[in-house]
Amino acid sequence: MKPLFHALFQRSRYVTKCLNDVLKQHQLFSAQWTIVYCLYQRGPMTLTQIWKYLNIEAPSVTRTVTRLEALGWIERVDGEDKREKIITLSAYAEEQLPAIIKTIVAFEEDMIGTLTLEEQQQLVTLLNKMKG
Amino acid sequence: MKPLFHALFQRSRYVTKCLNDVLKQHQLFSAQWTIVYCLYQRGPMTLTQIWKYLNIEAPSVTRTVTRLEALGWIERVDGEDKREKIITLSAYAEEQLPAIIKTIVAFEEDMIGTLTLEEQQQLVTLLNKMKG
DNA sequence: CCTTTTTATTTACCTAGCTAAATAAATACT
DNA sequence: AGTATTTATTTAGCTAGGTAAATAAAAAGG
Repeated sequence: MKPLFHALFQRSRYVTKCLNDVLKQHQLFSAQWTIVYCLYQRGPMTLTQIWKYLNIEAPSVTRTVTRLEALGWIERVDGEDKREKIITLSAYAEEQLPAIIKTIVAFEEDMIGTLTLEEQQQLVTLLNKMKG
Repeated sequence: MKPLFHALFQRSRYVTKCLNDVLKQHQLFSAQWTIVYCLYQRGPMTLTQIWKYLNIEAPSVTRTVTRLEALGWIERVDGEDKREKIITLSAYAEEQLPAIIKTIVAFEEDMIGTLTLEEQQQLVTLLNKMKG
């Protein structure tokens, strides 16, 4: 196993671990936050739009959305096409969001470590240069 | 959420997905392979040595090792210190390994895409420059 | 020597990916 | 119009990461 893959997996695990840690104060888990933020940025979306955008399989999104609904962060509304459900942020979510974003910004600052802006861009470029 | 983190998570998910796909022909999952390869490179190890080396929490390793044992890839032996269990590859594993390594080498070649050797090293360097 | 503390492993339970298959509504075909 | 196919979502069940707490053996301290 090349060091590259080891480093990639390890880094990803470590970052989600830390992310979960800071999100604890807002009673959120990383995957839940990803969806909440997605809805915040792009407005109401169907489940399919979410999983295609986030590049996660549909059943994973269904489960997390179900939890977010139970916790009062989002609402499911039937679409005009009655197959699809439109998912929207709740008033509660909108209210909490500024504080959470503040937490996330600080977290990212911290996590980026000593990487310069240029290096960050380079890292993204290199990651995207892999196959897929 | 900065693009960097999005790219990191997505890439990590994608690579494990593909890895699981190619490992299917050897009846292995990615996490199982990680442990088998670790034992192949470093010889028999205790559970603690494994999780400290791989930077994964002990219970995760315990579970995967239990599965590997059930599937006949490894064996658990009591250590001199009777708290610790020493984990060794089975004859079956040793026999299968060359073919699997061949698969993995091809997989990595493919996955690296158009990254030059220098870029690969740079990628590792940048990943390790993040906090932690 | 006996009690306390540390250390190695495991158990129980949570979130979070995945695939395969079920369901239900919309669309296409004849 | 009636059947077949596609599409959106969900359900069931797998691997795999995590934490918190239980267990059992070893080491340390009085």
